[in-house]
Amino acid sequence: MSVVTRFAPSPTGFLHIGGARTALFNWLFTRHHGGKFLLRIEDTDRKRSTQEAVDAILDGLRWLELDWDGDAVYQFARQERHAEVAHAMLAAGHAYRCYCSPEELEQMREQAKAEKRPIRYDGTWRDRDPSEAPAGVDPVIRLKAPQTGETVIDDLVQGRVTVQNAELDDMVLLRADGTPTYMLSVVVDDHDMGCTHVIRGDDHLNNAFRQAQVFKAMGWDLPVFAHIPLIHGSDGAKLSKRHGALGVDAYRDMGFLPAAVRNYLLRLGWGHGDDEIISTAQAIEWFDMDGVGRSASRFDMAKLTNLNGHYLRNADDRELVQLTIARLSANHGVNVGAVGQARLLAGMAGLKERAKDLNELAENSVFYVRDGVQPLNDKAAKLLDADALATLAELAETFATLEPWDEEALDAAVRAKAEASGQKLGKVAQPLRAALTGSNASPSLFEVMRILGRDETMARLRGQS
RNA sequence: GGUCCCAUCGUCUAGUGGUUAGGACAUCAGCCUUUCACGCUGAAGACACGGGUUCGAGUCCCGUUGGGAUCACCA
Repeated sequence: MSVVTRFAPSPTGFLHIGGARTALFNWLFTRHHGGKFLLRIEDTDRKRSTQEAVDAILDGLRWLELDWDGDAVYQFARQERHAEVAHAMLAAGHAYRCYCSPEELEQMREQAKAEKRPIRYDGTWRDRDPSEAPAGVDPVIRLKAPQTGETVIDDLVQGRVTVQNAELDDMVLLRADGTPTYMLSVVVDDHDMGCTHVIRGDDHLNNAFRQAQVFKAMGWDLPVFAHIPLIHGSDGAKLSKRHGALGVDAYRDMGFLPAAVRNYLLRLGWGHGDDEIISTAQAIEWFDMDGVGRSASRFDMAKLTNLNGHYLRNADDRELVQLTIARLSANHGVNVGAVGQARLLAGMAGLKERAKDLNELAENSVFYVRDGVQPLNDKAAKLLDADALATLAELAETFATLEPWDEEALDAAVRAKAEASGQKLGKVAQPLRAALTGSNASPSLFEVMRILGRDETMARLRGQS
């Protein structure tokens, strides 16, 4: 039997980091087993579902490079089929009509709470004769769930989990207005889509029991469940918008690389020995549910950042140049011409090992693409005192006729200058760096000068004095 | 509150009855160095607690504590 999985987000907001990990695990599991990874948009809540959210989720998945098979299924479009199943269950005696009003239900819950009894539907209409139905009330259709015995889920992550059927009440399958509830829709869709494995967040574990009852009532095969632990914020509380749950687009904006995010999310709750840096190809080969832990984990921005630095340093220079150009334009309003692009490519090796994310990379790259005298940051301005300026003027003299214009010669010239004036190399090099880059920190000075070229170097030096 | 789940360094984890309890991030110290990074070396740092079972328990069982999830005509 070939594996079929699905990722089923509800489009009520962005694709958050927990959802992204669920998608990743589904995708990895499926690619590992050579199956199909389907996407289903659970948009049955018409009030909260938005097209923007659908777009955000799709964009997020694409950015993470998690491709799904076939077209996305929109759950709302399938409500007639869902209703059809509810009626089939009604006809088969696995469901019944309930005429309780929302007020009655509310009262029932209040009372249960007051008496400290479990809060659940009491089955008022379960065996009541339909002729007793109050006039003018649209009934809901409830599942006629077994009241004795137990329901067992053999979960790939959680193990064998058992719940007494007496703990479960008769949930609503079809609302009074004839629309299906989530519990019904999920089961029908998972069945119709042929899902063999349902991999989703831990928060659905309790739902699995009731869903299993619907599968059973319909005589359908139960998919294999795998409920993965949730991701918590750094404070241990559930990741919510207040606790820094961000959409994947936020991570993109912060300058993270999708490969780094994938690697981070993979290691959050899944392990393969001591391996930390795991390529996607390697992950597909290794990934399976038995490596998934059972406890919730905390989101750690520092580790993501470290991983991102690693992927940045190992990324292709040409790709980074393109990404940097985009950020330079977006963040700094700088348009990069042919000369700037050539300098970025030449300097990328030195640039990328000094950045943790793409925003930092762009910021550290500005001096390569902005011609002429560079604006100075505070520390750079301090470096350029009168003495330093005098030294720089002398250095400019030397540079004017230096041959060849390469790192070795540049290095020798600057060292000679420092030695001649009895100064430490840093005393000469730092002002030089400040004048050329506008900053007190940059890639290797000689590399910078080589890439900038003699004319630009001279222009920047002379512009300071 | 009922039900279900979880529990190894600050964080992510390795560990499947016998280990000096390993790695990674973060932290600290040092080396490298023209700066900043990278890199390298080293340090500190954990089996929540209490009972069992066993020759022997981080590993198995029970309890306690702590954390989490869920209890809708939301998904």
